[in-house]
Amino acid sequence: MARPRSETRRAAILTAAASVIATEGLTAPTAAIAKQAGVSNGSLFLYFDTKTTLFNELYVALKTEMGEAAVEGLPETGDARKRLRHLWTRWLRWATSNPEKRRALAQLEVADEVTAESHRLVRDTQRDMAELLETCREGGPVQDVPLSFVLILTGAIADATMDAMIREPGNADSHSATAFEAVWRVIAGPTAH
Amino acid sequence: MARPRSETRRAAILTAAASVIATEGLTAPTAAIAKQAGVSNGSLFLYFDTKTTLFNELYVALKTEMGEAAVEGLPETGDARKRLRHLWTRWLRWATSNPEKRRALAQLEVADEVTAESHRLVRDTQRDMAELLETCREGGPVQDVPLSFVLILTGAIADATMDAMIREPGNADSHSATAFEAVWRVIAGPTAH
Amino acid sequence: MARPRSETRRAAILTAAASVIATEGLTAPTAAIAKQAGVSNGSLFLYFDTKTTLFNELYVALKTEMGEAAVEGLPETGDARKRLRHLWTRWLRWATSNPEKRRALAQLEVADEVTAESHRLVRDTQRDMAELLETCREGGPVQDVPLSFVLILTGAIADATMDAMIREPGNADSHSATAFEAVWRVIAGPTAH
Amino acid sequence: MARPRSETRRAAILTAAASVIATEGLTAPTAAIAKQAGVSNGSLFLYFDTKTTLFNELYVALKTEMGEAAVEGLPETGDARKRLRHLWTRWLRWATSNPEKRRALAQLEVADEVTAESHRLVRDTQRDMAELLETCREGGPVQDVPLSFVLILTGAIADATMDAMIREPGNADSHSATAFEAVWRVIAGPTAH
DNA sequence: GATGAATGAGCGTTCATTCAT
DNA sequence: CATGAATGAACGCTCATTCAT
Repeated sequence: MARPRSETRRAAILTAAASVIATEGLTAPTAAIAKQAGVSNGSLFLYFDTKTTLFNELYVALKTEMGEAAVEGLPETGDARKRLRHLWTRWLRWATSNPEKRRALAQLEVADEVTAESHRLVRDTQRDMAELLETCREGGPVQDVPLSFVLILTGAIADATMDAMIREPGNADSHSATAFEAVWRVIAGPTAH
Repeated sequence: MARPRSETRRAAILTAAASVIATEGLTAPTAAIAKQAGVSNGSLFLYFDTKTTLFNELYVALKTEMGEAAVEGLPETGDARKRLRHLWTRWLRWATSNPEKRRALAQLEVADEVTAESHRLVRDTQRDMAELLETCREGGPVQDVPLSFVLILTGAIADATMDAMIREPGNADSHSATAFEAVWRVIAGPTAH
Repeated sequence: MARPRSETRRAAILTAAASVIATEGLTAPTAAIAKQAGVSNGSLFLYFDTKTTLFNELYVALKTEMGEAAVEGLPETGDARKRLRHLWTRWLRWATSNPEKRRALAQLEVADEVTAESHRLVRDTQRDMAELLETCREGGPVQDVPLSFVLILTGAIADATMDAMIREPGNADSHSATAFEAVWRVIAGPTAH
Repeated sequence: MARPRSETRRAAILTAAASVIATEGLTAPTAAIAKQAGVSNGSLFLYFDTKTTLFNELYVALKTEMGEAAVEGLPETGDARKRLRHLWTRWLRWATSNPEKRRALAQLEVADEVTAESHRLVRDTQRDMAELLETCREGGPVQDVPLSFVLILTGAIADATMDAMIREPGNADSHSATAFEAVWRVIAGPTAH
C-alpha cells in the first residue's frame, strides 16, 4: 500500500483515470479505471490508498503536465507580450490536443475530494506564468490588484476559450486569438502593441 | 378534496437541495435533502420523479432567480456602460448574498445529469443580458465574434470574480469594480468612459 | 374501514384486481388496481383493510363465480356421465371465456397470502361437483380413495386443460373432449358408456 | 492467482434460495437468501447478476435434478408399464423427499421472471419421460393427441399427487399407487396389465 | 365517504476497500 | 506483488398504509 515499483503501472492507472473520468465523470467506479488500465481491481489500491488519493494525485499530475506544456520553449527574455502570446498558444494547444485530460481536469477542479493542499501544490507549477503576468501587468490597469486575482481572471478566460475551441474546432484559432486580445486588454489595458 | 400538493413543500425541497448540494456535492443522498427540507424520504419523489429531475428543476430555478436578480430595476434606456454596471453589480451581489445557491449552481453547471434541454430553457433568462452586451460591444474589438463567445467570456470573469468575492468578503467591492473594468475592456476595448 | 355502501365500487375494485393481477402478477401495486377501478388510492383501503384481505376476498369471489358457472343449469337427476359432462363443459367454458379471471385465480391459488380459511370457504362452492363425483366414482377404481383426492386429481386435469385451451384456442373443444374422457377413465375406470 | 470462485458457495446460494423461496415465496429478500447461504449480501450478486438470473438458474437446476432423480436406474428396455411405474415412483419420491425444493419449484413454475428460454432448456431434461410416455400411449385412447398435452396431464396429476403425499405423509404410498393407476388409465386406457 | 398527499420501512443493486491465495 | 473474490454500508426508489382535507 506504500509506493510500489512499477512506475509504468502507476502511470497507466493515472492515464486510465483521466480517460474514464472524462467520459463517465467522477462517480466512475474504480473498477472501471483499473480495467481500462489493464490492471486488476485490487492493484489500483496498491498504488493509491484511496479513490480520493487517486483523484488528488491525478489532479496534480494533470495540472503539472499542463503547466509544463505551456511554458515549454518559452524564451526567457524578450517582449512580454510575445512571450505571453507564446505561453497562451501552447497552453490552449495542450488543452485542445488533450480533450480527455482537459475534461477530467475540469471535473477535478470543482471536486471537493480534491484538497486545498493539492490546490496549493499546483500553484507552484504556475510560477512561470505568474511571473510573466506580473511583468505584463506592470503599469497597466490591474497593477494594484492581488496577482492571484489576475491569475484567476486569466485562467477563467482560458477555460472558457478552451471549451469554445473544443466545441467548435473549426473556429479554434480564431477563438484563441480573440481571447488573447481580450486577456491582453484585461491585464495590460488599452496600450498599443 | 384531499390535501393539495403544497407549493411550499416543493420550494422547501428545492431550497434544501441547493443547501445540501453546496456542502455535500451532487452525490448527496436524496434522504439528506428530504431531511433538511423537513419532509419524508418518499415525499421528495412525490414532487420530483427522480433525483435527476430534481437537479434539472433546481438548475433552472436557480439560474432563473439569478437572472431576475441581475436585471431587477435595470433602466430600459440610457448609457450602456451604466446599465451594464448596474446589471453587473446586481448579478455579483446576488451571488455573494447567496453563496450556497451559487455553489450549487456551479456544481449543476458541469453536472451531466443536467440536460441540454435545461440549458436551453435557461438561455432565455439571459436574454436581457445578451441584448445589453450586444449594445456594449458595438464598434468594439469583439464586435465580429459570436455573441455566445462574448457571453461565455463575461460569464467566466463573473464566475471567477464571485469566487474571489466570496473567498475574501473584505475585498468584495474592490474585486467587483476591478473585474467590471476588465470586462469593459474585453468587450468595449480602450474607449474612454 | 368497515363495510361501506357502494357495492358497485367494491365490485369494480375486485374486477380491476383480477385484471391487474392477470397481467402484472400479485406484486402489482394496489395503486394500479385502484386506478384501473377508477377509484382513488385511499378508497381501496376503505373497502379492503389490506392488500391481503383484497386477495382473499378476490379468491373467494372468483372461485365462487367459477363454481356457479359450472353448475348452472345442471340437471338434478339423470345419467351421471351426462351430468358430469355438462358440468365439465361449463366449467372449462367459463375459464376460457374469462382468461383474465382464470389467470388471476391461478396466481391466487398458490399465493401464500391466501389463507387456509379462504381455501376452506371455497370448498363449499364445490359441493355440487363433489356430490356428482361421488356418484360417478361409485363402483369404480377410486371408490375407496378419499374424495378430496379425487377432487384434486380432477381439478388438476381441468387446470391443465384450461391452460392448453387458452394457449391453443383452435383445439379448445378437442382438448376439452379428450380431457373429459381421461377424467372419466380416472374416476369411473374402463366402463362402457 | 486470487481466491477462485467457489462452486461450493454458488451451490450454497442455490440451496438457500430454494429453502427461502419455499417458506417466504418469490418476494423473499435476496438478503435473506444470502444470509441463509452464509454469504454476504454482495456475494450473491457475484455469482448471480440479478435476482431474476438466480431464479432462472435455480429453476433449471431444480428441474434438472428432479428429472435426473426420476430416470435414475430406469431400465432401458422391458415392459413399458413397469418402466413407467419405476419412473413415477422415483419422481414422486424425489418430490416428497425434497419438499422445500418442490415448493420452490412450484412457485418458479408460474413466476413470470422465469424465461421462456429457461422453460425450453428444461424440456430436454424430460426427454426420457416423454419417450416413455410415447411408448405407453401407443394404441391407447390418447394416441392421437399432441404428446405435449399428455405430458401436461401427467404432470398435473403428479403435481396434485405430490401435494397430497406431502400433506398426508401417512397415505403417501397409497396416493402414489392410486394416482399411478389413474395415470395409466389416462394414457393407456382400460387395458389389462 | 372520498381523495390523494404524506410517510417510512424495505429492497435490489453497486462499489470502495480488504484479504485470502 | 498481483489478483479478484468477499464484504457490507449505502443509495435511489417503491408502495402499503395512514391521515388531513
